[in-house]
Amino acid sequence: MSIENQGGGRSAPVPSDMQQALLDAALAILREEGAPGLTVRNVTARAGCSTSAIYTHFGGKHGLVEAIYLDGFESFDRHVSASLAGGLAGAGGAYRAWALANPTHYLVMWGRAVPDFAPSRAARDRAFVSFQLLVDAFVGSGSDHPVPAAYHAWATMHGYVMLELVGIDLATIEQRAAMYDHAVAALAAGS
Amino acid sequence: MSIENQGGGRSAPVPSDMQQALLDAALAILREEGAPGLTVRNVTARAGCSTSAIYTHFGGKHGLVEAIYLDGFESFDRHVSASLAGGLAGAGGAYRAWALANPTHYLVMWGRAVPDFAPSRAARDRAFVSFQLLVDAFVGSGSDHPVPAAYHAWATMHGYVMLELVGIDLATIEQRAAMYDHAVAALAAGS
DNA sequence: GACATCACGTAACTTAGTTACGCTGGGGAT
DNA sequence: ATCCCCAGCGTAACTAAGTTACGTGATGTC
Repeated sequence: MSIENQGGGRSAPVPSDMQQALLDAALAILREEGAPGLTVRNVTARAGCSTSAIYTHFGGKHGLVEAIYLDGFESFDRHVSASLAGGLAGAGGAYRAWALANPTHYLVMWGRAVPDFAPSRAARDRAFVSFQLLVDAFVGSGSDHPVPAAYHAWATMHGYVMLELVGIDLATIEQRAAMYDHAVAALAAGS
Repeated sequence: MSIENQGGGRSAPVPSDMQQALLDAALAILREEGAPGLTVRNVTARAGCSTSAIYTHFGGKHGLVEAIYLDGFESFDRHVSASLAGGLAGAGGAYRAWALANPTHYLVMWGRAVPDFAPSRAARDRAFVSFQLLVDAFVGSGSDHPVPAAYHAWATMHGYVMLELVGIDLATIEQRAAMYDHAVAALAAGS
């Protein structure tokens, strides 16, 4: 899945240290400065290399953002899956919690927060894996129509979270949490 | 509400022709080329003037995008209000229809589609006007708790529409339309 | 041991947002 | 009527940022 091989042995498709360092730097910048800080020069300076490293390892800024995009789904899945023990309501809570803890990351994945970036077909397909997790959860809960139920649940949670993240302050954070939990409970009960 | 006065009489706070021409050019570019085409040089070239006009009339690209943002809510409100005669389901249908007809405009308003742009406090407050329309509609339909109901409805519709606009193809367009209509019907019935 | 390949740095190119500055033309004040 | 002010506009330059060209050194292969 890595874009380029290690400098040394050509047999191991292992992400190089440099590649990982760049991704880590990019994620840190995303957390600390937000999407506007995510420039090629900024990332490479933080990783302690020149700008060309972005091109050797990711093919350009676009590739780096795509790696961020994919990494987001990995992290997201881990957190939500870990909360599936708490049933659908637990997963729903984990969904919003991850988004609020990683607002910029979430917006990169869903909101076109990086200029001119749109995920490739392959990257968008990665979202399908996360969707499948949700479908499985509905299957496990005995839903009659798990796919539409999962789609509805995702759309609803996504809508709530996006309204919060873009800062449309139609309610206080306590009210938003309560309304979200109420909506998730309804989804879990099978609205 | 205009940023600058007309060139002549200093008493009339009327948007100048130039200002309107710039906004029209920007909206046309957004429709035809999408957000990446929305550059200062591109807009001013289309309007037939120099780049400095953006700064005299809007204070910069940020101000232009904010005007686009506000214009979006005006257009949106007109379309949705006109469909309120068809009840909540009619308004819900109009919501998705507007978004699909103006995908880039919708993403500018909700998805951070323009680099570094985030609406000002005043601009975000404009969204509250649109929200109030939805609250009024729920009041008219005899809802017990119109504000949470309106918030839930908005979040749900927004979530469905955003999933469609970012191109997560978890379903065909017919399936998406059917699921959306089903969800809106449930909202109208008072889920 | 010579060659090919890859990672990386340096530096330049291009695009795009912004600013400095000068010109111009229409009102209002004198 | 004349002068002054100033807002709108164009030209051109500045700066930031994505990208590319090119050279170099290390590493693994034949």
